[in-house]
Amino acid sequence: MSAALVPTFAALGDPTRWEILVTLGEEPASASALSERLPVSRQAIARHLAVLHEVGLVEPVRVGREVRYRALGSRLSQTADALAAVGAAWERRLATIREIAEGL
Amino acid sequence: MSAALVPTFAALGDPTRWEILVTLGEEPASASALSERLPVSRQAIARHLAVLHEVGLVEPVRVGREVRYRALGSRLSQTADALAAVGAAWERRLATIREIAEGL
DNA sequence: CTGAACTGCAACTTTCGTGTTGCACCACTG
DNA sequence: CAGTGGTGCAACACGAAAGTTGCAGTTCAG
Repeated sequence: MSAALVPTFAALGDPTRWEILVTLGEEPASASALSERLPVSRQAIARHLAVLHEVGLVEPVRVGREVRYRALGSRLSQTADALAAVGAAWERRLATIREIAEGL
Repeated sequence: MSAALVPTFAALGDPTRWEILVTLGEEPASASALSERLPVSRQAIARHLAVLHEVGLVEPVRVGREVRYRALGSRLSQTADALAAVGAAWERRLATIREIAEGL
């Protein structure tokens, strides 16, 4: 469960990939279209899209001879929920430790 | 705002760093103590802790001659909220596009 | 005061990721 | 049926990150 989060964070941790995601969040686009907006080659973007697809943050849709990608907000929200759960667990744990410390 | 998220994701994207965080989430510990639990040298862990501290996911606490680190769940929850907001925006955007498409 | 434990800094190696260029293949257009 | 625009794969270069070892500096214990 939480172990599967790491590759997702690694995918989100690259600035170029984040820009791609933000752009796709506004409107679905192909790798070629993205390469005209961003200062990177099409092949580099295609590779980024493959990484994003592996962790389920993006989905390819064939439209004629081009492949458009759209950002999956649901997957992002799901990741956010998992993160929030972990954060809450840490805070709870810390609160318990404090109670024990005060009890001494 | 969201741009500052990227370094945080990069920090969370490393498996070793994630293990460190999980361990600290259970109980605060020093770099030396962590190096005995994890299969990495103390210096490597110290460097990871510095990275985690830079993005505010961890906090150092001096206890005598040792420096213990504790995981900050609040920072994690904050990141989760920002993520959820972005995900919701994408879904909303996509819903709008669909409405327009249906309207044609 | 001697020693042990913990931390911090530095140099070095090695692996991995990002980005590039080049070429081949496929699908739509005229 | 050419030709163009889009995609995919492969090889290569470069820089950053992760890990290691070694050494110096501190602070607590005996």
